Amino acid sequence: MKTKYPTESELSVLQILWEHGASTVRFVNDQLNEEKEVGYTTTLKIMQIMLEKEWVSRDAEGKKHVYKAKVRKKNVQKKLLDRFVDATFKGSAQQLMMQLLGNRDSSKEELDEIKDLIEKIQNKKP
Amino acid sequence: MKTKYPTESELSVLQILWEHGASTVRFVNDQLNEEKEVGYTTTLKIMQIMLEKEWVSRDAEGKKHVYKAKVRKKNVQKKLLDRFVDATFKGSAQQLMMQLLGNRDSSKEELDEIKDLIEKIQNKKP
DNA sequence: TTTGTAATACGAAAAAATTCGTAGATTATT
DNA sequence: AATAATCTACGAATTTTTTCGTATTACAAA
Repeated sequence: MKTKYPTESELSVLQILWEHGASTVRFVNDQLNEEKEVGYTTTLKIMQIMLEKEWVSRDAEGKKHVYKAKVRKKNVQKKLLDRFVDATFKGSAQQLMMQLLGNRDSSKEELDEIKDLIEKIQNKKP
Repeated sequence: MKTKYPTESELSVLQILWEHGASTVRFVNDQLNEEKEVGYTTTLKIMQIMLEKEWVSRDAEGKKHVYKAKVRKKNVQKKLLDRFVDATFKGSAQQLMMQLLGNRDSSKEELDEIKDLIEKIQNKKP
Protein backbone atom coordinates (compact mmCIF):
# COMPACT_ATOMS: atom_id res chain seq x y z
CA MET A 1 0.00 0.00 0.00
CA LYS A 2 1.69 3.07 -1.24
CA THR A 3 -0.33 6.00 -0.06
CA LYS A 4 -4.03 5.37 -0.21
CA TYR A 5 -6.69 3.42 1.55
CA PRO A 6 -8.65 0.42 0.37
CA THR A 7 -12.30 1.04 -0.43
CA GLU A 8 -14.97 -0.89 1.39
CA SER A 9 -15.23 -3.56 -1.25
CA GLU A 10 -11.49 -3.88 -1.55
CA LEU A 11 -11.32 -4.30 2.18
CA SER A 12 -13.95 -7.00 2.16
CA VAL A 13 -11.86 -8.95 -0.32
CA LEU A 14 -8.74 -8.45 1.76
CA GLN A 15 -10.53 -9.77 4.83
CA ILE A 16 -11.22 -13.01 3.03
CA LEU A 17 -7.66 -13.33 1.82
CA TRP A 18 -6.35 -12.64 5.31
CA GLU A 19 -8.61 -15.20 6.82
CA HIS A 20 -8.34 -17.98 4.28
CA GLY A 21 -5.02 -17.32 2.66
CA ALA A 22 -4.45 -17.48 -1.08
CA SER A 23 -7.76 -17.92 -2.87
CA THR A 24 -9.36 -18.02 -6.28
CA VAL A 25 -11.79 -15.41 -7.44
CA ARG A 26 -14.52 -18.01 -7.32
CA PHE A 27 -13.85 -18.73 -3.68
CA VAL A 28 -13.72 -15.08 -2.72
CA ASN A 29 -16.91 -14.42 -4.61
CA ASP A 30 -18.65 -17.29 -2.88
CA GLN A 31 -17.60 -15.95 0.48
CA LEU A 32 -18.79 -12.47 -0.36
CA ASN A 33 -22.11 -13.84 -1.45
CA GLU A 34 -22.75 -15.21 1.97
CA GLU A 35 -23.08 -11.65 3.11
CA LYS A 36 -24.62 -9.97 0.08
CA GLU A 37 -25.19 -10.83 -3.56
CA VAL A 38 -22.28 -9.80 -5.74
CA GLY A 39 -21.70 -10.75 -9.37
CA TYR A 40 -18.67 -12.84 -10.19
CA THR A 41 -17.18 -10.34 -12.59
CA THR A 42 -17.61 -7.62 -10.02
CA THR A 43 -15.42 -9.49 -7.60
CA LEU A 44 -12.99 -10.29 -10.37
CA LYS A 45 -12.73 -6.66 -11.29
CA ILE A 46 -12.05 -5.56 -7.74
CA MET A 47 -9.30 -8.12 -7.43
CA GLN A 48 -7.77 -7.03 -10.71
CA ILE A 49 -7.76 -3.46 -9.51
CA MET A 50 -6.03 -4.51 -6.33
CA LEU A 51 -3.48 -6.40 -8.37
CA GLU A 52 -2.82 -3.21 -10.31
CA LYS A 53 -2.32 -1.38 -7.04
CA GLU A 54 -0.08 -4.21 -5.88
CA TRP A 55 -2.08 -4.88 -2.76
CA VAL A 56 -2.37 -8.49 -3.86
CA SER A 57 -0.26 -10.82 -5.96
CA ARG A 58 -1.40 -13.75 -7.99
CA ASP A 59 -0.30 -17.04 -9.41
CA ALA A 60 -1.76 -19.03 -12.26
CA GLU A 61 -2.94 -22.46 -11.29
CA GLY A 62 -4.35 -24.09 -14.35
CA LYS A 63 -6.73 -21.63 -15.90
CA LYS A 64 -7.51 -20.15 -12.54
CA HIS A 65 -5.67 -17.39 -10.80
CA VAL A 66 -4.89 -17.63 -7.15
CA TYR A 67 -4.63 -14.34 -5.37
CA LYS A 68 -2.99 -13.56 -2.10
CA ALA A 69 -2.74 -10.46 0.03
CA LYS A 70 0.54 -8.56 -0.18
CA VAL A 71 -0.44 -6.03 2.45
CA ARG A 72 -0.52 -6.95 6.10
CA LYS A 73 -3.69 -6.87 8.06
CA LYS A 74 -2.17 -4.93 10.95
CA ASN A 75 -0.85 -2.22 8.68
CA VAL A 76 -4.06 -1.73 6.82
CA GLN A 77 -6.08 -1.71 9.99
CA LYS A 78 -3.80 0.87 11.51
CA LYS A 79 -4.06 3.16 8.51
CA LEU A 80 -7.81 2.89 8.39
CA LEU A 81 -8.04 3.36 12.10
CA ASP A 82 -5.99 6.51 12.04
CA ARG A 83 -8.14 7.99 9.34
CA PHE A 84 -11.28 6.99 11.13
CA VAL A 85 -10.21 8.49 14.43
CA ASP A 86 -9.36 11.73 12.71
CA ALA A 87 -12.60 12.00 10.77
CA THR A 88 -15.00 10.76 13.40
CA PHE A 89 -13.38 11.66 16.69
CA LYS A 90 -11.24 14.56 15.59
CA GLY A 91 -8.10 12.64 16.40
CA SER A 92 -9.04 11.67 19.92
CA ALA A 93 -8.38 7.98 20.28
CA GLN A 94 -9.33 8.25 23.89
CA GLN A 95 -12.79 9.45 23.09
CA LEU A 96 -13.20 6.55 20.73
CA MET A 97 -12.21 4.14 23.46
CA MET A 98 -14.65 5.67 25.87
CA GLN A 99 -17.42 5.27 23.34
CA LEU A 100 -16.41 1.73 22.74
CA LEU A 101 -16.29 0.83 26.40
CA GLY A 102 -19.51 2.65 27.13
CA ASN A 103 -21.61 1.29 24.36
CA ARG A 104 -20.63 -2.28 23.83
CA ASP A 105 -21.11 -4.84 26.46
CA SER A 106 -17.85 -6.61 26.61
CA SER A 107 -17.43 -9.67 28.76
CA LYS A 108 -15.55 -9.53 32.03
CA GLU A 109 -12.76 -11.50 30.43
CA GLU A 110 -12.37 -9.06 27.60
CA LEU A 111 -12.26 -6.16 29.96
CA ASP A 112 -9.69 -7.89 32.12
CA GLU A 113 -7.57 -8.50 29.10
CA ILE A 114 -7.69 -4.85 28.21
CA LYS A 115 -6.80 -3.85 31.74
CA ASP A 116 -3.82 -6.18 31.66
CA LEU A 117 -2.63 -4.66 28.45
CA ILE A 118 -2.93 -1.18 29.87
CA GLU A 119 -0.90 -2.17 32.90
CA LYS A 120 1.73 -3.74 30.75
CA ILE A 121 2.04 -0.54 28.80
CA GLN A 122 2.19 1.54 31.94
CA ASN A 123 4.91 -0.59 33.41
CA LYS A 124 7.04 -0.22 30.35
CA LYS A 125 7.23 3.55 30.75
CA PRO A 126 6.56 4.75 34.24
CA MET B 1 -30.57 10.08 10.65
CA LYS B 2 -32.98 7.56 9.34
CA THR B 3 -30.99 4.67 8.03
CA LYS B 4 -27.76 5.73 6.41
CA TYR B 5 -24.39 7.14 7.23
CA PRO B 6 -22.98 10.56 6.54
CA THR B 7 -20.30 10.77 3.89
CA GLU B 8 -16.88 12.10 4.77
CA SER B 9 -17.68 15.62 3.71
CA GLU B 10 -21.03 15.58 5.41
CA LEU B 11 -19.30 14.46 8.55
CA SER B 12 -16.77 17.25 8.35
CA VAL B 13 -19.60 19.77 8.23
CA LEU B 14 -21.33 18.10 11.15
CA GLN B 15 -18.15 18.30 13.18
CA ILE B 16 -18.12 22.04 12.76
CA LEU B 17 -21.77 22.39 13.68
CA TRP B 18 -21.24 20.22 16.74
CA GLU B 19 -18.27 22.22 17.84
CA HIS B 20 -19.48 25.72 17.13
CA GLY B 21 -23.24 25.35 17.23
CA ALA B 22 -25.56 26.93 14.68
CA SER B 23 -23.54 28.44 11.86
CA THR B 24 -23.82 30.08 8.50
CA VAL B 25 -22.55 28.46 5.34
CA ARG B 26 -19.88 31.11 5.17
CA PHE B 27 -18.58 30.24 8.60
CA VAL B 28 -18.58 26.52 7.93
CA ASN B 29 -16.83 27.06 4.66
CA ASP B 30 -14.17 29.20 6.32
CA GLN B 31 -13.57 26.51 8.90
CA LEU B 32 -13.29 23.82 6.26
CA ASN B 33 -10.82 25.90 4.34
CA GLU B 34 -8.43 25.88 7.26
CA GLU B 35 -7.94 22.22 6.53
CA LYS B 36 -8.27 22.11 2.76
CA GLU B 37 -9.49 24.39 0.01
CA VAL B 38 -13.18 23.97 -0.69
CA GLY B 39 -15.38 26.20 -2.83
CA TYR B 40 -18.19 28.06 -1.17
CA THR B 41 -20.91 26.53 -3.31
CA THR B 42 -19.54 23.10 -2.62
CA THR B 43 -20.05 23.58 1.08
CA LEU B 44 -23.45 25.11 0.43
CA LYS B 45 -24.49 22.12 -1.62
CA ILE B 46 -23.45 19.65 1.03
CA MET B 47 -25.41 21.52 3.63
CA GLN B 48 -28.46 21.65 1.38
CA ILE B 49 -28.22 17.93 0.87
CA MET B 50 -28.05 17.40 4.59
CA LEU B 51 -31.08 19.62 5.01
CA GLU B 52 -32.90 17.41 2.54
CA LYS B 53 -31.91 14.39 4.57
CA GLU B 54 -33.00 16.22 7.69
CA TRP B 55 -29.69 15.85 9.43
CA VAL B 56 -29.61 19.59 9.90
CA SER B 57 -32.25 22.29 10.22
CA ARG B 58 -31.96 25.90 9.29
CA ASP B 59 -33.32 29.31 10.07
CA ALA B 60 -33.26 32.42 7.95
CA GLU B 61 -31.44 35.29 9.55
CA GLY B 62 -31.60 38.17 7.18
CA LYS B 63 -30.48 36.90 3.83
CA LYS B 64 -28.29 34.27 5.42
CA HIS B 65 -29.30 30.84 6.51
CA VAL B 66 -28.16 29.52 9.83
CA TYR B 67 -27.82 25.78 10.00
CA LYS B 68 -27.72 23.58 13.01
CA ALA B 69 -27.19 19.88 13.53
CA LYS B 70 -30.31 17.86 14.19
CA VAL B 71 -28.43 14.63 14.74
CA ARG B 72 -26.48 14.07 17.90
CA LYS B 73 -22.77 13.60 17.87
CA LYS B 74 -22.84 10.53 20.08
CA ASN B 75 -25.39 8.79 17.87
CA VAL B 76 -23.56 9.45 14.67
CA GLN B 77 -20.25 8.42 16.16
CA LYS B 78 -21.77 5.22 17.41
CA LYS B 79 -23.25 4.35 14.05
CA LEU B 80 -20.04 5.05 12.23
CA LEU B 81 -18.04 3.21 14.84
CA ASP B 82 -20.21 0.13 14.53
CA ARG B 83 -19.83 0.09 10.81
CA PHE B 84 -16.12 0.63 11.05
CA VAL B 85 -15.61 -2.14 13.57
CA ASP B 86 -17.55 -4.51 11.37
CA ALA B 87 -15.74 -3.66 8.16
CA THR B 88 -12.23 -3.30 9.52
CA PHE B 89 -12.11 -5.60 12.52
CA LYS B 90 -14.85 -8.01 11.57
CA GLY B 91 -16.94 -6.92 14.49
CA SER B 92 -14.30 -7.34 17.16
CA ALA B 93 -14.28 -4.19 19.22
CA GLN B 94 -11.70 -5.79 21.42
CA GLN B 95 -9.25 -6.17 18.60
CA LEU B 96 -9.73 -2.54 17.75
CA MET B 97 -9.04 -1.68 21.37
CA MET B 98 -5.85 -3.66 21.34
CA GLN B 99 -4.67 -1.96 18.20
CA LEU B 100 -5.38 1.42 19.70
CA LEU B 101 -3.59 0.67 22.93
CA GLY B 102 -0.69 -0.95 21.18
CA ASN B 103 -0.07 1.68 18.57
CA ARG B 104 -0.75 5.00 20.14
CA ASP B 105 1.24 6.27 22.99
CA SER B 106 -1.31 7.49 25.41
CA SER B 107 -0.29 9.34 28.52
CA LYS B 108 -0.36 7.69 31.93
CA GLU B 109 -3.33 9.84 32.81
CA GLU B 110 -5.30 8.75 29.80
CA LEU B 111 -4.58 5.14 30.52
CA ASP B 112 -5.61 5.55 34.13
CA GLU B 113 -8.83 7.10 33.04
CA ILE B 114 -9.56 4.17 30.82
CA LYS B 115 -8.75 1.73 33.58
CA ASP B 116 -11.12 3.54 35.89
CA LEU B 117 -13.87 3.36 33.33
CA ILE B 118 -13.32 -0.34 32.88
CA GLU B 119 -13.53 -0.92 36.58
CA LYS B 120 -16.69 1.10 36.84
CA ILE B 121 -18.24 -1.03 34.15
CA GLN B 122 -17.09 -4.23 35.81
CA ASN B 123 -18.54 -3.20 39.16
CA LYS B 124 -21.90 -2.56 37.63
CA LYS B 125 -22.23 -6.15 36.48
CA PRO B 126 -20.11 -8.54 38.44
C1' DT C 1 -33.14 54.43 -6.37
C1' DT C 2 -29.27 52.58 -8.36
C1' DT C 3 -25.33 49.89 -8.00
C1' DG C 4 -22.56 46.62 -5.85
C1' DT C 5 -21.84 42.78 -2.76
C1' DA C 6 -22.99 38.51 -0.87
C1' DA C 7 -26.18 35.03 -0.42
C1' DT C 8 -29.09 30.91 -2.21
C1' DA C 9 -30.90 27.59 -5.79
C1' DC C 10 -30.05 24.28 -8.90
C1' DG C 11 -28.48 21.65 -12.63
C1' DA C 12 -24.93 19.47 -14.25
C1' DA C 13 -19.92 18.31 -14.77
C1' DA C 14 -16.21 15.67 -12.64
C1' DA C 15 -14.36 12.17 -9.86
C1' DA C 16 -14.58 7.94 -7.38
C1' DA C 17 -16.40 3.49 -6.70
C1' DT C 18 -19.19 -0.29 -8.09
C1' DT C 19 -21.39 -3.28 -11.21
C1' DC C 20 -21.99 -5.68 -15.29
C1' DG C 21 -22.03 -7.48 -20.23
C1' DT C 22 -19.57 -9.52 -23.68
C1' DA C 23 -15.69 -11.42 -26.11
C1' DG C 24 -12.24 -14.57 -26.13
C1' DA C 25 -9.39 -18.09 -23.99
C1' DT C 26 -8.70 -22.34 -21.36
C1' DT C 27 -10.03 -26.50 -19.36
C1' DA C 28 -13.37 -30.29 -18.77
C1' DT C 29 -16.76 -33.49 -20.62
C1' DT C 30 -18.81 -36.42 -23.88
C1' DA D 1 -12.67 -33.72 -31.88
C1' DA D 2 -16.58 -31.25 -30.78
C1' DT D 3 -19.27 -29.21 -27.27
C1' DA D 4 -20.02 -27.35 -22.93
C1' DA D 5 -18.62 -25.15 -18.82
C1' DT D 6 -15.68 -21.96 -16.55
C1' DC D 7 -12.43 -18.60 -16.41
C1' DT D 8 -10.09 -13.92 -17.51
C1' DA D 9 -9.87 -9.38 -19.82
C1' DC D 10 -11.69 -5.18 -20.39
C1' DG D 11 -14.52 -1.49 -21.65
C1' DA D 12 -18.29 0.69 -20.43
C1' DA D 13 -22.68 1.61 -17.83
C1' DT D 14 -24.34 2.78 -13.25
C1' DT D 15 -24.25 4.69 -8.86
C1' DT D 16 -22.45 7.59 -5.37
C1' DT D 17 -20.06 11.54 -3.93
C1' DT D 18 -17.92 15.83 -4.71
C1' DT D 19 -17.28 19.97 -7.04
C1' DC D 20 -18.51 23.89 -9.52
C1' DG D 21 -20.69 27.42 -12.78
C1' DT D 22 -24.39 30.31 -13.52
C1' DA D 23 -28.74 32.44 -12.66
C1' DT D 24 -31.40 34.63 -9.40
C1' DT D 25 -32.54 36.79 -5.15
C1' DA D 26 -31.78 39.63 -0.97
C1' DC D 27 -29.52 43.05 1.46
C1' DA D 28 -26.27 47.14 1.90
C1' DA D 29 -24.10 51.27 0.54
C1' DA D 30 -23.84 55.24 -2.16
